[in-house]
Amino acid sequence: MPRIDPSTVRVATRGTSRAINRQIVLDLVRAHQPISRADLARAMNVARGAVTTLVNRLIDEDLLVEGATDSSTTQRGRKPTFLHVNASRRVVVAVDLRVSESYVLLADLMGRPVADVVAFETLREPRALARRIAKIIDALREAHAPGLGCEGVGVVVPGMVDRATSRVINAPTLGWKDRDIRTPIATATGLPVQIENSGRACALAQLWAVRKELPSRGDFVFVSVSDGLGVGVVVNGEVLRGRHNIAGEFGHVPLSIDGPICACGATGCWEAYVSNRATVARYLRRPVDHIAVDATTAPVSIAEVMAAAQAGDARAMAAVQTTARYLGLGLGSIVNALDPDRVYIGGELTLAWDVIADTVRSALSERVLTQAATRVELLVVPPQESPRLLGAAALVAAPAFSSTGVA
Amino acid sequence: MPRIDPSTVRVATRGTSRAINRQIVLDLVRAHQPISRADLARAMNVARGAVTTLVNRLIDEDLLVEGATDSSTTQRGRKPTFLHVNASRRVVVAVDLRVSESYVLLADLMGRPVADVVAFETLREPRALARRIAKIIDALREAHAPGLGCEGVGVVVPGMVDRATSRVINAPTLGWKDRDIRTPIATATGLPVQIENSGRACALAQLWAVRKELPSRGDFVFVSVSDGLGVGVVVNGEVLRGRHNIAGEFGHVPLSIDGPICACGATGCWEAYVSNRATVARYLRRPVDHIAVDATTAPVSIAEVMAAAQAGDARAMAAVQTTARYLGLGLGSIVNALDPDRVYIGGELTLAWDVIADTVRSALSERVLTQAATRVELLVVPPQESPRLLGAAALVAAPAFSSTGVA
DNA sequence: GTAATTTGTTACGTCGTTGAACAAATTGCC
DNA sequence: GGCAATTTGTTCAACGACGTAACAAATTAC
Repeated sequence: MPRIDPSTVRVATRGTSRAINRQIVLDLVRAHQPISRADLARAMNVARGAVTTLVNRLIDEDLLVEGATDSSTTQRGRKPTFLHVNASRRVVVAVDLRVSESYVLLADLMGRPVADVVAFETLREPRALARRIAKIIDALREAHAPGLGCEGVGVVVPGMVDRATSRVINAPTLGWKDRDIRTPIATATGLPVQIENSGRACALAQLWAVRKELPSRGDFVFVSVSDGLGVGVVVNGEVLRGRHNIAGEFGHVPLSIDGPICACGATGCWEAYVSNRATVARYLRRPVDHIAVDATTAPVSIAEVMAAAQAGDARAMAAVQTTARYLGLGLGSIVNALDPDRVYIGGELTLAWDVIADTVRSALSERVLTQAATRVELLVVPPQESPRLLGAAALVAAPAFSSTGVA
Repeated sequence: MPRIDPSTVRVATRGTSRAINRQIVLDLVRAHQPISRADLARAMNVARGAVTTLVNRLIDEDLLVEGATDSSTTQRGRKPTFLHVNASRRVVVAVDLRVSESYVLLADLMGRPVADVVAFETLREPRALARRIAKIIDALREAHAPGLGCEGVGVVVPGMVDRATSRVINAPTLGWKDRDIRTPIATATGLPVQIENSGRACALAQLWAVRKELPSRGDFVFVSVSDGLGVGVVVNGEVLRGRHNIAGEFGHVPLSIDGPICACGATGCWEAYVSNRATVARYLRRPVDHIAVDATTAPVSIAEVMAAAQAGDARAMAAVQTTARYLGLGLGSIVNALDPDRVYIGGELTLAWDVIADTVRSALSERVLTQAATRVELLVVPPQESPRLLGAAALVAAPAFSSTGVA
């Protein structure tokens, strides 16, 4: 009897090479489409014959499609046949659950929208919420994707999600503790449903995004500043999940353990200093608990404060700069802890990024240990790009492109 | 011309399966030796014939050796032939550089000591230090490993190390900034030299350690509390390095940005609350800067404070409990940020672990977000196991068992 | 002493990449 | 218009490596 658990060891079998290279082809086509078989062979440094076999099998599986031949190239010789991901064979649904208003997006398998975003009031009761979502999905599919299959529904929530059960463990801003929202949505829609924390989903979307410019190497972090503070960490090309799928909760790393009370119950969490609610409270010079959690139903919304700061209003500027400073200090903790290549920053705060960028970076420099690390790339993702919805779409679309268990 | 950099893509070639499985065999033998070919085949779920080929090739390469047949087993049938790592073909040297006293250990390729630890006074001048180390190494090799080759020298330092150049970027307790200590040691000894931060090296040693009991799955963190605070993070079976090889500096994540000044220049770093120096200062009721950096040349050493606390001395107990509480609060940040499976804790503080364990865990619970996460495993590594020296040894020994660039 | 059992080796089949040859398609040039 | 050059995509034999199964070796049970 073996003392070693065979399930923990993954050996290479006869089919492993094929599986690895199949995945690489799929990823390359997705990231660089349109692309020809010959280009793939060059990029992968394998014989063209191998690429032919791989590609034709993927075409048989309906994952890739051939497009037109390249008419633009000026070099002589036979024109290459372009390959594309077959993104329109199915659709995916992205749902962004937020405190007062939530959003639904219908997208193709590349995560590209196929219809406008639909907003609806967030219902706290899971069954009613699920019915509402299902109705919207049905209408969207009938209008914009009649007859097309649906890969599934990706839902992002501002809170922690248990990986094993997909239950929402704790979403303080929504008031949910240990709720199952997956089953209601799955039964109401009849579709597979993935639930994930919004920060991690945003990180996944960035990881998975098609970026022609960058080879997108290196570790990175996504910091989403909104009602709460969502953080997703990508290490070695994978989203960090941790033992209980709650890795990345930098929002509850303290700036000062003697600081203000946070929604999580602890004191001085970073989130308590930089959430939209904190910024609006600063602007209104009121205690935080007098401000609505989502900082929109308050007399002033976070968007208005950012606009005012942008326009030069001194009071708004002071509030925003204070938040910016705390944001930078907390980013320092992330940089010290993880030393990432780059940090993406999302949320309404980015609407006035040009007036706060210097404050953020100088606060960051105060706490970071080396000169090199202070020069970490800070990349802004504006709300218009709806990073959370893209993350929700990626939750469902990304697995559709990954063979089971390879790399 | 391909738009994709081929160097970033690693495809599977004809030899990839073999390379992967070769590495798995080597790792399994190292971790579970002695082990037979048949056991390997069962553990890996591959045919015995494949294992025969792999093992015999490794024996030809002198990496594995056959041992005796197992005479203990009671089952009937042919007795298995044991396989061992050929650990004695070469030796490795481990060096632990600390503030006042440093240590050298001669070990075999499994990281097992082959001679007693040699202590020497730390010299700050790199050349003199290198000469001193070289002399000790020569004596050790002549006495305990005559005629044997040496794989290299692993050096751990309490500070940040640049990966590309192996320069010590910043070791505040040693007073080193941007120093090259690798070249002097390499030229003085004529051996390959690896420099690494002590926290990361400790994590590597734990990752690489032979643990019959555990399959050692999951992510973990090593926290080494001494003059400073060294932290190493292991994610997905790899030590987290980050862009500049300075990932894991949780010691400089703040507990309170309004707290005491830290050696790094910032305020309220976790390290400033829990270093040995801070504990001794608390015991003596003196300002921290009146205490020697290494907390040994002071009127009272950290070991004495721990012993006094263990013995029931109220003043020592109070100081140690305060440190324990801060330790737990900081561990909370690590657990929130990374959600690891387990946390190893090293340093003199562990000498009184039984009296501080409850304090540490309850402080941890104050900040951690879920019940499940509060139950993270805390594993103590006592100073007698010299984790830093094992880490230094692993720096050189571990690469000797990894094929170039696989997994 | 023979049957049963386990280990380690060997031979053959299958899968997948390598490399080269070949057909197809297109441009440049006379 | 026609031929050479060039690039793309396919096909096929060769090689490497795992899977299966049969076999020899070694040991215990009965």
